[in-house]
Amino acid sequence: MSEADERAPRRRQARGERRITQLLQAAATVFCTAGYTASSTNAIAREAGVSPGTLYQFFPNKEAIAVELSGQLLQEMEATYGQVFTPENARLPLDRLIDAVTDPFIEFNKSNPVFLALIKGPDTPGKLAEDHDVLHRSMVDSVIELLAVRSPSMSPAERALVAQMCFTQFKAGLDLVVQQEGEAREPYVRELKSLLYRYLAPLVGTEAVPEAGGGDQSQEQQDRGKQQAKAAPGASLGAH
Amino acid sequence: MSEADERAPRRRQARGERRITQLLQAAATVFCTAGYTASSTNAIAREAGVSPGTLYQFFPNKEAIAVELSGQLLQEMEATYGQVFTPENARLPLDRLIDAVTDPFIEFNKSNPVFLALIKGPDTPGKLAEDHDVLHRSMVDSVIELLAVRSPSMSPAERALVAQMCFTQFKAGLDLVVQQEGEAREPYVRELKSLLYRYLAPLVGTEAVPEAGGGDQSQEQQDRGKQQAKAAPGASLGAH
Amino acid sequence: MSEADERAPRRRQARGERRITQLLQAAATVFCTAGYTASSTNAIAREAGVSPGTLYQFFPNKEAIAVELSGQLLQEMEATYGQVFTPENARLPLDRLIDAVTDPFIEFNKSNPVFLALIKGPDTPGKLAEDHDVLHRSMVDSVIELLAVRSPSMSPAERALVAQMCFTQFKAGLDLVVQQEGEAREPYVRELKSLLYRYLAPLVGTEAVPEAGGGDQSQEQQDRGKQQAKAAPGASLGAH
Amino acid sequence: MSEADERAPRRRQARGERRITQLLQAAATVFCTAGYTASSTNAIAREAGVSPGTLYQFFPNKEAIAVELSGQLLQEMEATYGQVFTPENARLPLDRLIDAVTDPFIEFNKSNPVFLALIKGPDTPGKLAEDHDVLHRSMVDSVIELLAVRSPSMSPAERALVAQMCFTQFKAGLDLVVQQEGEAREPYVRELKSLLYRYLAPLVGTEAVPEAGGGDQSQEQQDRGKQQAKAAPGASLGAH
DNA sequence: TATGAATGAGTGTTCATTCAT
DNA sequence: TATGAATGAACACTCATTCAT
Repeated sequence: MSEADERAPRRRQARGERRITQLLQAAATVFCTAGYTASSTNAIAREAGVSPGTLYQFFPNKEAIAVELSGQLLQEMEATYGQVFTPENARLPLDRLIDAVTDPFIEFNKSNPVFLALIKGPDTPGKLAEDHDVLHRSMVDSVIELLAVRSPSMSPAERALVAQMCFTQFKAGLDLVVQQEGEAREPYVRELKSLLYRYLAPLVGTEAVPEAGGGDQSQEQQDRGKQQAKAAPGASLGAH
Repeated sequence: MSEADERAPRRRQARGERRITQLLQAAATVFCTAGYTASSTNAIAREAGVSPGTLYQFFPNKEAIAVELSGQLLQEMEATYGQVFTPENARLPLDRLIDAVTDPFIEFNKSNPVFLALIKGPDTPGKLAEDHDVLHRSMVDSVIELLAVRSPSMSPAERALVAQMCFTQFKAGLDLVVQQEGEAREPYVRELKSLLYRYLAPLVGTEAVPEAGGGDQSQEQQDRGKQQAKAAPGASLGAH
Repeated sequence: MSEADERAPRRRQARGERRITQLLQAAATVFCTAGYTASSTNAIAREAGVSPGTLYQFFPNKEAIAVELSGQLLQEMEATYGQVFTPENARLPLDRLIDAVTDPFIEFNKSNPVFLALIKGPDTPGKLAEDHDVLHRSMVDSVIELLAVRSPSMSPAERALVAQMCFTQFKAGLDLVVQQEGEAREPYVRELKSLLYRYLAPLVGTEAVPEAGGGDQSQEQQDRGKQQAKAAPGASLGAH
Repeated sequence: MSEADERAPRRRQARGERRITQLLQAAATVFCTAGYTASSTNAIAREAGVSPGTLYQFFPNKEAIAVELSGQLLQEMEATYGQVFTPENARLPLDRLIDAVTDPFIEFNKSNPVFLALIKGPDTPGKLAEDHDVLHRSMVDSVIELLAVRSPSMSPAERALVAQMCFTQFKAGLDLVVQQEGEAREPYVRELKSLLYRYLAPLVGTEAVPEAGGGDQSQEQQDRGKQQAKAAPGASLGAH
């Protein structure tokens, strides 16, 4: 009896998880086809082959679906490509760092185009706090950590600023990339990486950063300072 | 008699044009509040204080409103800030060129925040061709012309690529800027300009470009070539 | 002065008549294209190149347009084909009588296809009293007169019944005819005439009817009675 | 368990089918009151006492309602009066054939006046293909089959022509009949039957047609040929 | 748990008609 | 006389969400 009591709920939970997966896949399809704002819960339920009522047993509204989908996507991405925002990556030469971070997202977006739809969020302003901001915030935070590892001397405020810029530009660039068809995408990818490289070079240096062991940290800082000066002399011109 | 025949119709049009202005203002408000996709024609009419039928006497649908509004905004911006994409601006030092182009848009967007909503367009994928593409395309084209003046040696394909990147990044950056409140915006503006500067420096040089007058045009080209090489050595690193 | 007083109104009336003609032509076009029920006054005004307000200065509503159009059409048809429902025609041999009455309408409908739309009326039941019934009633009355001339012995009630049947069937047959394209119409016309012929033959006789001069009217009646018996022996079978 | 799985969905359908019946009845009422073209889906929903959304869960649009209603009506008619277009009926004496076919329709239309509204269809020209054409075409086809049984020597083209004429005339006659009130209808019914009788007599003969069993079919054909010649000598007069 | 029926305010759009000019 | 702007209820149809089963 007690066994049955335990098993039944588990079965139900298992079924529930399957339903949720089903619904999230359907939501991904619909979001991609129609855009987030224009997607309807009825359409998602239909796509999932379940009734509207069933959908509302797992999600209280459309936003919750987007939030959950974002979480699942992020999780899936990590499972597929391993941790992207690792300290090891943070210390790579800049070009390799950019590859290490952007390639997985670009690749991932090819098989899960809903990823872009979610990080872009709805065109409705103000309403974005609840919803796709989960994804947004977590990714910006990851970039901030990356910066903290690579450039510990940078102020938290500047880190936040730079991280937001990076993520925003990557998002916009990815959007531009996926608007291209087939082979036309590659030049856009390269251009996006160039942009990030040139933007970051004077801020975080171009060369690999050795792990901050015992001593001599100041020297590393100095080195990187030089790199920066060399890498982008334009950065010393006024505001630029 | 013939005078009256001519005057009478104009009076009607005057009232009509007043309504159109009213409706466009209402549309601007609604687009900003709700986003383009979620804005309804009925909401616009309500905001304008007219009946739905009245709206449809002047605009056949929502897209037409967006198109007209885009046109009016561009016109208004030009009236306020003058032509922005001029050959003279194209030949300025890069930092001043960027100021000359971005400042009016940023400034203008402060009093007309619908501008951003329009260039962002609906979040519906694929459907963007008809309406806000007017704005989009015209601005990208303007950037292409700017590049053509400043860097005639650049291939058309590259010009298109770079112009799209610039516009896309500016759009995204502006979005980021307006998400900030009050004084917090300024650092974002500066960062956006830095980004554009560093991105463009190796492509179009940082210094003023003399007008291609009588002699020695090839020499000027050479000079800029040198600038570029000096400005961003990182550009020679692999794909970056 | 008194001249001016007289001329001005006349000019206005002349203009008015022109406007009315213009509007009626437009209405004819629209009725034919969209059907009566689906035709809108705005569409008629647009087709006529005038404003909705102008239309309502001449017609209080859509029905009034249909009524007036019916009148004009009837008038025009008479002007074109002469009086169709004449006592002379009534006395022709039946086949020639049918030709004399139906051919003008069929011909006329080729150049004025709105004719059919009007005699068919809207598919809305009950509302037809005011509107196209003018045309309908006047035509049924004409058929009744024809019968009265040709078969004075027929009771008024029977005349009414037969006239209505004739007109109804002609209307329906004409509808069938115009649904055919080009040369396919001719067989339908012939079939329609056959139908009318066979229907009427036992009722009004097939041969010419001499004018009812002084004497011998009863003889004529007898003759026609014989014709009928010969023409359609089936008519004596029960209800048929 | 599997039983419950099967029963549950059926219960839902039961409620749904009740609603469908309700909606179709409401549609019948509205079509009769307002005519097909002027009937609105909202009005049907209102008449059925449900919300517009409910209607659209069962029917995608107005036409679908008409189609379904047509189907139900034909089915109901068959359930009430049995098959009407049977080979047995086709071989009856003409007067009894006409009774056998027309009486059920006339009778049925008394309790289901929407039947006429549906076979009349919208007054919009050209647009009639989709919806009520189901009814129209199926009935014309039935008449064609009747003719095929009764007069196998008739060419397919002629059968089609005659069937269309019969159906058209019956439709128009029925319309005329229902415009009359109470007892006034009977004479119109008789007149309509006379008309059909006289029209068809020379084409399909007036007498019963024995089934084409073993021998001597050609003789039967001959007999009917004679009947025809005798029945309507007018048929040999020119076009008539 | 899952269904699918139900809702009712919402969408974009049209209409016959009126009214100020 | 004629305009064209204005109306507001109506249209066909959709939506996120709820509820009885």
